[in-house]
Amino acid sequence: MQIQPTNQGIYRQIADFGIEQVLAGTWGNGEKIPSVRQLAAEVGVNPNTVMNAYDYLKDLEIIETKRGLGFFVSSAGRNAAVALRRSVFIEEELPRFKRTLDLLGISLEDLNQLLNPSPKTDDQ
Amino acid sequence: MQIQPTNQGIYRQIADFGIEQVLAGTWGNGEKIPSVRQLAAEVGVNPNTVMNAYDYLKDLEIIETKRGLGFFVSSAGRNAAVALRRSVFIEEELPRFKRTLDLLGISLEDLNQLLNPSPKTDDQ
Amino acid sequence: MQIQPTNQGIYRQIADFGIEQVLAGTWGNGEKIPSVRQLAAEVGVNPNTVMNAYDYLKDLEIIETKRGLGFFVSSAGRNAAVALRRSVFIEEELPRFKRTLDLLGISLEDLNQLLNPSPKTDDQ
Amino acid sequence: MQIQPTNQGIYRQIADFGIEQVLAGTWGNGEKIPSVRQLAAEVGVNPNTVMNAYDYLKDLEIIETKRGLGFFVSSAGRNAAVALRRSVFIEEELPRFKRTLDLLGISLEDLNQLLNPSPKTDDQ
DNA sequence: GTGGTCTAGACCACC
DNA sequence: GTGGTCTAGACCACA
Repeated sequence: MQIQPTNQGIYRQIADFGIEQVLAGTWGNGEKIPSVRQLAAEVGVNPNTVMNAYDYLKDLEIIETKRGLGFFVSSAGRNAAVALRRSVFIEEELPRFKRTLDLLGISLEDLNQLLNPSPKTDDQ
Repeated sequence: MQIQPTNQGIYRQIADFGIEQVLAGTWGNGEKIPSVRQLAAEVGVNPNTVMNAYDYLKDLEIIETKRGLGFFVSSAGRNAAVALRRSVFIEEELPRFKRTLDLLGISLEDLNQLLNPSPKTDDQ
Repeated sequence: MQIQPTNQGIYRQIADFGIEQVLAGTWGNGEKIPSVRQLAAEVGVNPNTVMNAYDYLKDLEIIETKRGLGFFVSSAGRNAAVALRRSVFIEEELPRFKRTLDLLGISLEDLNQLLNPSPKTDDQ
Repeated sequence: MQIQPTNQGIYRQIADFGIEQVLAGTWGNGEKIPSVRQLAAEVGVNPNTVMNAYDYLKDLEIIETKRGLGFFVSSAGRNAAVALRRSVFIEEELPRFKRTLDLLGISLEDLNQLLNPSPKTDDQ
């Protein structure tokens, strides 16, 4: 087995946080996102770390920079974020999820029932 | 947002590893599991830490101890492990999973299709 | 016969001491108990050992922990302690006690008289 | 609180064992008891330790020595043992026992019922 | 301050 | 060998 001492880099956690905001629409397409210094202060980390995270998101074409103005969600930012997240979801999370279902003996029928928000439970 | 510096203790990770083994059947009911010192050496960790993990699993009645002989999966060890794992799955993982589905715009129908091995999908 | 070199662990003696305090009401339900370091210093023992004892009492649901604040007797702590103590009393101490009565030729009548404060014995 | 590192001397444990034998009649009045070397071998202890224990019992006039023959329970050995044990019982054990009854909320009626060997339980 | 965890190294009891 | 316990000292997270 493998021990995880620090999980993953803090900049990666911040980047994931950014992706979450874009997916949830908190950071809308084309909108300005918090400045490096501002987010660094909120999270309580070094501005360089946030810069690192923003660079990462820029490479993914989720956000873009406008010199002198700051960082903005790119015009197709949400699409990019969804595509990225989706591939991670399907290639990594879903297989693990499926394996868990098997180990716990939860069938697809069970799962659908668990995911349905009580289709006719508190009817009358 | 919250930064996670080190996450959970090593002993907890080892305990989770043990639960995985029991769930997967690698450590079968009633079977002997690696000795404290042996697993500690493999993982590269202090024996006390493994002892801590095994203590934890003993409290959960997943494993039991026989002085001078070693630790063994208890007779109903797998049941206990499934029950435990199931509750965290339903209470923690499933809600997060559901939220991800929403963010990515994956419907229950999509999900069922993704989870099915290939039940006549791309046939003609 | 069997020789007992050291008997039970120190942590166990400390735990028993804790149970005594709860039974006697010195540590009341919901009240804070001595910190790990403090009790360790008083007893002249390593803090880890007291931690071990408190862990043990936590498993028995006699005490509980509030991070950063300390350990507290749980709301039903005394009940748990009484239940625990009672079972060892009945299953272990009482049979030994009974055997002693037999060996010494003390009848139940004698015993009742010995246990009664003085219900009119040497009156008159 | 007080930590007990070794409980009490081994010789004391052996002496108590001897008293038990006399009380139970395993070592009858006037009978020869195991030789120092023999008991030492059985218990797995240094002969000096057993000698120490026998000396102690001789002081209590429970056993006596006959040069060249060995140790014997004295003619009134059992009486002496009962008297000794009784005083310990009444002065030390009984008060502690009574205190336990109080702490656990066990009344004299409860106790008598617990001590009675099912007076009419499996009647017919 | 509090608990919580980890390490390094030691000694004991059981088999 | 095995588990079980203890010490000394360290660092972290929470409040």
